[in-house]
Amino acid sequence: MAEDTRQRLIDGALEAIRRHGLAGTSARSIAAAAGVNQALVFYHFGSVHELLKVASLAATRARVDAFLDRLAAVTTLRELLAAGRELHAEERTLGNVAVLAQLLAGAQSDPHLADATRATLQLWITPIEQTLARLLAGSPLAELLDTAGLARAVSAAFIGLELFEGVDPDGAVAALEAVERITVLAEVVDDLGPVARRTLRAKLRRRDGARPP
Amino acid sequence: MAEDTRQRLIDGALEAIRRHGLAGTSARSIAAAAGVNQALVFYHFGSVHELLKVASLAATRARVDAFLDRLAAVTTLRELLAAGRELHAEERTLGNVAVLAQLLAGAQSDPHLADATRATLQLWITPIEQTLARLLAGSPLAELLDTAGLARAVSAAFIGLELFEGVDPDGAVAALEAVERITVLAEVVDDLGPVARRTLRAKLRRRDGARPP
DNA sequence: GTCTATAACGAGATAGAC
DNA sequence: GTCTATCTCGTTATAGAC
Repeated sequence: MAEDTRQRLIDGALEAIRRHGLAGTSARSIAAAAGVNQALVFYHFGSVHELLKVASLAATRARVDAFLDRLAAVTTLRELLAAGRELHAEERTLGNVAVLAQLLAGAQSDPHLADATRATLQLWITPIEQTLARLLAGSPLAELLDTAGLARAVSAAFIGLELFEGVDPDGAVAALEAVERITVLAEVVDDLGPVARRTLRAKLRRRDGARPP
Repeated sequence: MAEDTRQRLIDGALEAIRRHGLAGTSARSIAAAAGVNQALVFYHFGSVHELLKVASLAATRARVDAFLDRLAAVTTLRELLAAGRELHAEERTLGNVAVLAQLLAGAQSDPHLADATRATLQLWITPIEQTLARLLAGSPLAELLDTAGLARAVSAAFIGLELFEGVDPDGAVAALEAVERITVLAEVVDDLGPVARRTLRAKLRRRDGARPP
């Protein structure tokens, strides 16, 4: 079946990247993982490159969709980070962020792959940004933090951590713990009374005086 | 001259990674960038892999050394982040963190390269950790934040941002701005009076009750 | 749609002239 | 130490049988 083979090739491509990295991913290694003939990569997708783009978009779409419900249920920054940790734990076995990281690295010197990778990243960034905006609505933090930039920073940092874990698993765990502790800061500010809020606003005025927003 | 050729190959290797990414870096492309013969890669370093390891360690050592003075002059978290932004700006032209990011991606499926990359990363992590520890000494933040984990998180996030910039330069700038704003949070907590500190400690106790440190 | 066979090429690495 | 020439292998991609 044609559709079946297409799907097997997509799954095979992801499996190959997970196992051998982008460098070790070829039409042959993909076909081997998919259990089909190497020539079918070119029949169905035209090139290895094109298959990788399709596969990364498909895999990320599936993962993001599965994650949207959990994001919708989040009501605090701590819960958001807890969701992030769950995602991290799952990614350790599923490895789709690892695939994204490989493509991101490959995209640095390949404009075509860069377009596809930016689009794939955007699939994560959009819901994260919306969730941040929802959580921060009405909080004194809202006027301090920029949700668009923050969502991108969080996504980039997450990928960096995913790569870091590959070379130093223990260090990555410590890093993740450290990030979690930062959110306690946000909660402290968030929960403090009007005195603290005035202090925060004063700080912001001073800051914005030096460099307008 | 032998030493001269060695150095040219090291520089050529870095140049090749910057220009073509790790995937497009071969003995031939390195030799072309170095202006020497391809066979000399193997004569001087035994393999392309070995040359890459030597080159990344040498380049990072040079960059870290050049950065140590600036880190020593830092006295606040804001200044630390400002130093990070300067580093980021310089890296945009020099591209050594980009090289590190490429190696980190390649290391995911290559244990040998992983060892070298971990060692290279450690060159950044150690001084950052020491700087964080110095800045936070005596602050109420010290008991909240873990400098070892934080230094790793910062390093990983920095590399993630560097990769992100390759596919979305505007988004990366917004992300960096967003991170800077987070440090304002730290300053607020740092500067607040004893009332806020009590609140912070109470939060910590609640947190540590649920999950011991 | 799926296979085998093969063309065309670039890779790592080595032998041997100089 | 540095070069040319070459071996061997894996790669993308295509032609053509089935």
